[in-house]
Amino acid sequence: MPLTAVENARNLFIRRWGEMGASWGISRTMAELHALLYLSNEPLCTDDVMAQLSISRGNASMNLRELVNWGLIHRVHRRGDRKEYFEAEKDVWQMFETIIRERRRREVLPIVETIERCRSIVEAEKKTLPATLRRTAEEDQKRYADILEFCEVMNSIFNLVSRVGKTGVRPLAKALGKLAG
Amino acid sequence: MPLTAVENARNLFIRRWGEMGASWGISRTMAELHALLYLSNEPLCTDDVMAQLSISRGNASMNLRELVNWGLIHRVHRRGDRKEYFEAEKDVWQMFETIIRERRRREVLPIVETIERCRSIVEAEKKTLPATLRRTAEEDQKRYADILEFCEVMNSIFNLVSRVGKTGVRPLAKALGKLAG
DNA sequence: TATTCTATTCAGAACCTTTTGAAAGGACCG
DNA sequence: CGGTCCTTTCAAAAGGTTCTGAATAGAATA
Repeated sequence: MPLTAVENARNLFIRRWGEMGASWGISRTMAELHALLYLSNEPLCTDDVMAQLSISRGNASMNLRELVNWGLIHRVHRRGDRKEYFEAEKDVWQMFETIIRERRRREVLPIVETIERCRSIVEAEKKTLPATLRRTAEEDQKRYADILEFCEVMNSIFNLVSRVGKTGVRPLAKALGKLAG
Repeated sequence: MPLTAVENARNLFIRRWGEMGASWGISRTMAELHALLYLSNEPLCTDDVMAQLSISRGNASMNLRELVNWGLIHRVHRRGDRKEYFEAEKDVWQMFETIIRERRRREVLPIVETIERCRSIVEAEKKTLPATLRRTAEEDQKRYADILEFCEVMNSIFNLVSRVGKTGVRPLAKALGKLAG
């Protein structure tokens, strides 16, 4: 049975979403699964996704769990059916907020902590250093501080964007436009 | 010879930066190289980075080239020295702009193109479809449109932020504080 | 031109991630 | 209970990515 155009388009999207995920450090399959569920009008069960993506049960199970951990999909139960179904968050802005929040927690916080530690390590030694080396120490501290400041500003931008949410993004963009002159 | 605290801090930072890069889809070594050059006060040559990161010549060469392609470091030549030296962009906002611009070109544009294609594939078939299937087609189109809209808004936010960023971070942060109330 | 110094390339090795499938676990049902 | 249905786990295999180092190329010097 030939695929309909709608199905063809879905497959196209799923594959590209998978590729994009891969280049952003998310496993291809996990991203494809997410795309599949994002497009699907009703919740799908493990067997559905196994069939649609041609992957094994174990693979499906693990990646579905991981997506649940990320908060991008959730489990759905149906009366009189033992199977578990999965449904994706469909609001793109909510999706974005979830992704950023998770990545911040997993990947940004560790580097921020490390940089703060680096600063204080250098700070501690600085006093004991002769003038030439002290100069280097201060330059390093400046570099660390620059990244920390960047992180803080990005953080407020993200908080602001997520607070105003999907309804308010356009007004926000306008406000920023005014600031930018 | 024992490492100074400044050197210890550098190594700490370099390793973490590498890990972070890895989880964002950039090879660990490339990110470490970038961190090393970001911290370094003067340009380094291939042998310097080989020694400091304990990597092979080929590895150093390839990753340095890749960083040059990204626009995150540039080649520096010295009179009377055949070696090539490399120097990193030190302005964090400039760095950010470069990274986003490149990722947009490499990873966002392809998915945007694909989604536009998906939309028109569905659009073309929609007319020939009976009412029930047409409903599905329209829902799919909505999903595609939502992502495209998101990309457009993010795009303008990025443009504005990077415009403001160049002239100075502090005014932006202050303004955001006011907006956030 | 031959020599020296440096940069690049790339096949194979090493390493890391992802996937499979079978076994174990757990929940519900009769 | 024992059987059925579904999920999870995990060791081994497959598949991918990154790294090495020796060969190659190129460019400046003598």
